[in-house]
Amino acid sequence: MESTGSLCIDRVAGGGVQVPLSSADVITALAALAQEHRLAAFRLLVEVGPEGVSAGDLADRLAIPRSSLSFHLNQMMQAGLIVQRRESRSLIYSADFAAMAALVGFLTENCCRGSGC
Amino acid sequence: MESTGSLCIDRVAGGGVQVPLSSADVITALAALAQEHRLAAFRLLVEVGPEGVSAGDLADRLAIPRSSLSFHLNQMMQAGLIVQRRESRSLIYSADFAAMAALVGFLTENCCRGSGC
DNA sequence: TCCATATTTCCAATATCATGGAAATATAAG
DNA sequence: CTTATATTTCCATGATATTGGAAATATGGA
Repeated sequence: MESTGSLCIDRVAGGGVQVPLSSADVITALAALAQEHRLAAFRLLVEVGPEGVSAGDLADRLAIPRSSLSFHLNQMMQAGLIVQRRESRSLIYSADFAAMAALVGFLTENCCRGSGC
Repeated sequence: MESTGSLCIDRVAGGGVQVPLSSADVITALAALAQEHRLAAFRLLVEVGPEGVSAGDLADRLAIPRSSLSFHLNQMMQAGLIVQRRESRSLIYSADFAAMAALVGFLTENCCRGSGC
C-alpha cells in the first residue's frame, strides 16, 4: 500500500495538527526557499526562533533594500513557511517550524526511498 | 560552536563519503525540484529505484514533449539530483539518493532547529 | 492635527525559466 | 552505407521572477 502525502504530526509548542501537503504546496515551498536572499532570511529566522525579527532588522542584517525584502517575505508567507505579527509599528516575522517539518517530511517520504536519510 | 554545513554520512549501497553542501548547491537543488514536471519526474525515478528509466519512457509516462523533458532532466543533472547512463540507444536516468539525503540533511540541520522533524 | 518611524505597494526595467517543433547527433542493425 | 530509433540541441516565443526607488499605508507620540 502506498502513502500519498506526508503526515507529520506536530510536536511544536503552539499545538495543531499537520495536514498532508499537496504536490503544488511542496513546489511553492521549495521555490520559496530556492533563492539566495530567501534562504538566508529563512535560516536567520530559524536561528532566532519564535521571537522573530522585524522586517527592518532583517533587511539590515541581510543588507538588501526594504522593498526587495518585503517581496521575498511575501513569497515565504504565501508558501506558509513564515508568519507575521505586528508589534507596535514593527512587523515581526518568524519561521513556521511545523510547515518546515511537513516539507522535510514530504521529501523524506516521497523522494528518499531506499536511502538512509 | 556552529556547524556550517550538512554532513550526511552515506548509508547507500554504492559507498562514498558525503561532502557538505554550500548554500548555492542547496538553492540549485531546491530550484531543481520546485517545478511540476521535475518534481513528478524525480518522484517517479525515486519509486523506480537504481534501475532507472529511459528518457523516452519518462516522457511518455509524464505526458510531456521529449525536448521539454530533456531540458528538465538537464536541470536535475546539473543540480546533481539524478544521474545518467547509456544503455545502447537509450539514456537511462536514475535518482541520486545520496544527493537527496544530503539535501534533506541540510534542511534538517539548518532550517528545522527547535522543531521535532 | 502634525510629524516621524516602519513597512508595504506600485511600477518599470531586466533577467531567468519553460515550452515545443525542427534540425542535429548518437547508436545500432540490415 | 542506408535506414530507423533514441535523444539532444537549437531557437524563438511567451511567461514568471527579481530588483529597487518613489509613493502610499499603518502606527504611535507630541
